[in-house]
Amino acid sequence: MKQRRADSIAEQLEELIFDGTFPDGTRLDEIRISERFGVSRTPLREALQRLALSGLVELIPRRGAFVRQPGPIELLEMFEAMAEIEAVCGRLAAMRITETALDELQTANRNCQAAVNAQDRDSYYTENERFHKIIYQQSGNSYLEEQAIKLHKRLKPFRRQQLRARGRMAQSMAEHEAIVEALSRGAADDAANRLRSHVAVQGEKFHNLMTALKATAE
Amino acid sequence: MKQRRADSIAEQLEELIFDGTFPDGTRLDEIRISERFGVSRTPLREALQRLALSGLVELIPRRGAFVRQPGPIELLEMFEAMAEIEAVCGRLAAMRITETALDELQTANRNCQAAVNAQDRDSYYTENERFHKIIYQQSGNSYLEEQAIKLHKRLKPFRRQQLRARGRMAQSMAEHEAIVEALSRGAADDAANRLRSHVAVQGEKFHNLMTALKATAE
DNA sequence: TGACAAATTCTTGTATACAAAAAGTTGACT
DNA sequence: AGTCAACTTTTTGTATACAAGAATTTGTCA
Repeated sequence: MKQRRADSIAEQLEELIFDGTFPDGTRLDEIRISERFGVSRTPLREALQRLALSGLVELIPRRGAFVRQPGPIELLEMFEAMAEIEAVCGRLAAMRITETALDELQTANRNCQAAVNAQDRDSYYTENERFHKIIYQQSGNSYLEEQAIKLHKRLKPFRRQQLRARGRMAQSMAEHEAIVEALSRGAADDAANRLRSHVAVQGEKFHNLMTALKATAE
Repeated sequence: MKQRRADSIAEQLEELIFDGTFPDGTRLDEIRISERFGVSRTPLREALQRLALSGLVELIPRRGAFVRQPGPIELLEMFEAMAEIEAVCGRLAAMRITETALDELQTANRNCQAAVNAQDRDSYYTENERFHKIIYQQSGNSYLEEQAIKLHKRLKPFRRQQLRARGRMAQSMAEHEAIVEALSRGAADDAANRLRSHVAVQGEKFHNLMTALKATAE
């Protein structure tokens, strides 16, 4: 948006938080970080403000900036919200989707299937993202689309590890097919329900993971 | 969040934008505004960043900050998104709402009715807001709640003028009653549908207003 | 020895100074 | 006279300097 400096710093910091360099609760010392990036405190503070608005860091007055990773409850809530927002996008898309977009969805699905056959997880992930983003876009509502993309991005690091569940990729593919079918029929509620449960599975998987971890910890 | 200075400036600027002191497209000169608030450019810039993130101003690199009011299309999209998000909140709330919250909804409704009888528009508005916020909260999903509140706030200045439609307040009241009834029955889809159309009406009223304005302009 | 208080130090928040880029203006050349 | 270019001015982006508040440390007293 504004200058490329604060923006690129925000991106880099985001990356450093995602990859675990700055774990949850870390205090982000303005001086140390600004030195690390070779800039002064001013643009760094602007970057921190942005991260604060997107929820990645918490700014406590007169205390500083702290890395704020969502806890398990918050994550479940975000997964649930994602499922509901996708359902809404699907509902609207069913009424508005274009023929070309339907074709694109099928292309993405074919590429997904190819990735499944090739056991190519990265490629699967990319094509899967494309699939969902087309649906956001075809909701015909750019506000919703923006919200969906934002949340999708925020959940990215937590979703990635879940694709490892055995047989999940193949099942996911089948769900994609059904979703496209519902969209092409213009079946709003059907598309919404299918998308909701398709995405909600991720939250449930995560829930299972959490409880499993909790059980082993006792 | 951070210091009270930049925060209060952001709030005041928001107010100035809402009340039309700074119309759409106005360039917000950093020096003039900072002088107006009696602060330096630094905290003002932080305030502008926040407003940019919430979508009220657009920050163009090396050009400055410009007031960015949503156009008609964008507004319709936001109203639609609001309707859908409310529907989602209602769906979840139907499964999770507490008895005390149901009581609070009915209290808010009674106060609303009293405001209708007294022709007290301000009071109606306040109680109506309370009604909806209870539902957001009872979705049991604080992420969704936050998004709903944010959008609700953003649409506030555009919704206010619509309550003048004849008979709208009374009709709205009846819809509220039906919504509470659905929630108390735990009828998820019914609550969702009722909430969606209850809110969507606002968007439609706005749409009518727009087309009417357009027609007179020709 | 432990606890409380004062002082020092460190860090954040704000102001100002400086640099770079864009916009506006003036002048020269065709 | 019109257009293009260089220069001036204005404005944003960044750095640094300064002020105020929080945290820590040290010293004193019980």
